[in-house]
Amino acid sequence: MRLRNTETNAVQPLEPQSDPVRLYVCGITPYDTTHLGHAFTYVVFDVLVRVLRAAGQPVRYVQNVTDVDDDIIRRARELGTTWDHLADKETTLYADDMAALNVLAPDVFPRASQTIPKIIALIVKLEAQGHAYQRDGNVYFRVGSVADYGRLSRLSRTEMITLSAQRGADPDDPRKQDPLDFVLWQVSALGEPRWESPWGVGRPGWHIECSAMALEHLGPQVDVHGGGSDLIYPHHESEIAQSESATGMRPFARIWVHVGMLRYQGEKMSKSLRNLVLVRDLLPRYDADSIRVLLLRHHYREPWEYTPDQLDDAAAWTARLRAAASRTRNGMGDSALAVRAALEDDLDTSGALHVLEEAIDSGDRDWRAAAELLGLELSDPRLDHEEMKKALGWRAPFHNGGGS
RNA sequence: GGCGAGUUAGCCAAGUGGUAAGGCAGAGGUCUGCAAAACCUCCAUCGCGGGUUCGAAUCCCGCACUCGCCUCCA
Repeated sequence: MRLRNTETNAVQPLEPQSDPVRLYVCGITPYDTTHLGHAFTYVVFDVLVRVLRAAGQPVRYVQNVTDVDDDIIRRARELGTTWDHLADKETTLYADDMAALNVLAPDVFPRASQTIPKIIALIVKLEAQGHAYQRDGNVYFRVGSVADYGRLSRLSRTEMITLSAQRGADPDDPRKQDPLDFVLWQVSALGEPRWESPWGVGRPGWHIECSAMALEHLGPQVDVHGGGSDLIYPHHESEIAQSESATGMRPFARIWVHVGMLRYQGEKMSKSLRNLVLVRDLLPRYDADSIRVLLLRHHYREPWEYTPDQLDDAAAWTARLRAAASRTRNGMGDSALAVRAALEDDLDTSGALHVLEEAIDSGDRDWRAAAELLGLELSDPRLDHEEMKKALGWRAPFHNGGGS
């Protein structure tokens, strides 16, 4: 497997190893999911996991849920509910949507709210090392304490400061020593989630939870760290600073994989713009295979624009593939090997689909295993939804009081 | 302003040095009582200008335009 590393901008080999590949993917902030952009990101990593495992490479896949967050608090207030109820509900919906898209569950699916002790311990450590400082119950990461903050996004420190000042970001916060310093821990306002800490009652900042969960579940270094390209700065930049400072080991991630943004109606599909196409609105009309084909027709690094007719197009193509699938045999024929080769070349999914298309045309029948690499079912017998979820490993982990 | 991605037929889209996959739409045809379906055929010289090369959509330089990120967002 070869993958493009955002940090080095080079295609880098992910060599086979006896230990599991440590994969960490930034998950959702559960207050408004799952739109097609989310699906794109997680289907891409699903294919990565499938290809690695099919090659006999064990994988330990961690995907977090950032369920303590300003947006959740705000949205819960708007809806007249509590942050934890909203997060639970949305996380379950997300897991349902992923299962419906035939996305394998991660091995560990940790929530920020259940990682608070680890987060606090990490901040304590950073503070003791001089990488963080406390002011009035808030704790900030001292960006000046690391030499190369900005190396992932390739923004120079000067540029970041200039930008930060231009946007009037936080130079007003007199507690910060540097405008770029970011929050590790903050005082909770009334009605916000709160935990006891050495700095008083508060809640974690945005970036620290990912460092804490990655370190807890995968150790001081990960092989592949993924997420949407909108997370490069500041989120992943800050994760690097926190994690490498705490462990003294670098690089924190050997390969950074970032998935391109999906546009809709001319703009980035995003929760704040409300131009969302939700997976659960598509599923009554399109099967999972068709939706996956739509997504996988695009290379993961490419930003692209969704239009409904593309989905119809993908559905028509998928129908042809399904018709041909009934005549396939299980096995790794030339076509299946070509699909695998395409996927191992920086996840060239559109190339892989092209191989399948040629297989159909030429009458090749030995490509069934290749469809599985892409997570395409291509069969009619649909499992009952709950069975499907169980089979894929999504077990509705967030229901304390029973229910689905 | 910085960084990054992109520009291939009406639309979507593949294609990293040897004279442009595929799909949708469209046109014509086979079949059919008519229609549908199915199948067959037709339909582009690759944003613009230079350069390298025997040869470039593919490499290099410049330009134009589109889009994304820049502490809300996969």
